[in-house]
Amino acid sequence: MQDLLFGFISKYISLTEDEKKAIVSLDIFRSVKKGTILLKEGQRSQDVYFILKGCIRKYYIINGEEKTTAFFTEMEALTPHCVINNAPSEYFISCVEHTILTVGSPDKEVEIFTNSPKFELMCRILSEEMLARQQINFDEFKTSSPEQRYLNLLQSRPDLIQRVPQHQLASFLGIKPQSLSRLRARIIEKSKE
Amino acid sequence: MQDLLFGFISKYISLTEDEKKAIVSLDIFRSVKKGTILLKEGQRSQDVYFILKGCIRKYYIINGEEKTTAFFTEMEALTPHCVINNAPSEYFISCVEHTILTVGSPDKEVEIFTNSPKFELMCRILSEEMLARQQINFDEFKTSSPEQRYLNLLQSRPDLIQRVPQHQLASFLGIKPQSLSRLRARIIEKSKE
DNA sequence: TTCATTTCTTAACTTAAGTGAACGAGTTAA
DNA sequence: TTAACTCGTTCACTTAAGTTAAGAAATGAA
Repeated sequence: MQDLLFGFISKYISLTEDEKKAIVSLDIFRSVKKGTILLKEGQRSQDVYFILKGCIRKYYIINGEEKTTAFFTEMEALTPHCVINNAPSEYFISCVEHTILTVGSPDKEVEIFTNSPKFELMCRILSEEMLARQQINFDEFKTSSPEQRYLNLLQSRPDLIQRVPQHQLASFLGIKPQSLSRLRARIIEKSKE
Repeated sequence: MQDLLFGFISKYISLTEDEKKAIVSLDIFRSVKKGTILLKEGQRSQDVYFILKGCIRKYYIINGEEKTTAFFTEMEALTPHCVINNAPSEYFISCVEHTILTVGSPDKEVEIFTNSPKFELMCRILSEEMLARQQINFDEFKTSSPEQRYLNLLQSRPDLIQRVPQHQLASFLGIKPQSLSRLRARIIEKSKE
């Protein structure tokens, strides 16, 4: 399990065996079962996550309705907003599947950063990369229709469509579950022609 | 003009006079007139921007149609995607107004980073902050209707509605200019009741 | 100024998403 | 096994956005 993490890190910086041991000794690996809520609205959690295996989901409850805005899967990181601005969380995070992840905290990060500045470099590059990818995703979302978004998702993250319930996918695509059903039927109808 | 930049930086790290001089000597300040295109689709520019005064706009041309996806104004930074993945740009960046900005490059950044590690810290915090804000914006966009998005923008960035043409605002909101006109008329109609 | 272009609005019509309701399939709990 | 619930789909109806076209107002250039 740890090898997944170190394999990922090795794409950015190289660690000595001592550094690896130091990380393992932080005891950050967690195994969480399906349905577990990692973060609730209103909480001021300090936990940041990195998914090794599985899938977690971020959602808001607006007017009693769940609005799913993101899924995080293997080798993806999530720093909840409440960690950054130290305010109560506006959203929930729960496990779509049984998930193995690391749980970090700003304290632990600072500890690592001061001991080896390589991490600062990796984290800067990582968040710049994530920011850039996020902007591209946002742009694609803005410039396409729900149907295009669905077809796009089918290309870019086909696994999601299998592992996630339709109604969660729907709000992820910015529409209602009924519209997603209809849209899918429309696509199948078109492909028959 | 430089004071704007140093005032911004001072919110994150403190610079010595020598460091300030070093930055000024990099000759990164530019004054660009309205309509100037800073980045064209297909270009592999290495320029990163920080707006001191004015407004720039990011847009795609999809099927011959301009799709504006972002505006950057005072004290906002933009690292185009092509700088990060070193691939041809998929979008354009142009000046909405006469704009004063700094133009950096990864080379210059590395030079600064190696001379003072404080900058690495600032840039990591900055991009983490931007990532978090970007995610919140994306969430708001996904979970609201075009009308809500417009009302939201009216609250959060009222200046944009004044300084940017309607048809650019429309595609920024993910709709057509005609729909924005209609939507505005609808809001005024409602407020009369 | 005058002519052309851009920008914004309005209108009529089409298309697709939202809404509320109903149904069957599958799951869970009593 | 039955009852309650969730989930996905379908349907009829409503609402809003897309499309096409036209025209008024503002802007810019010759």
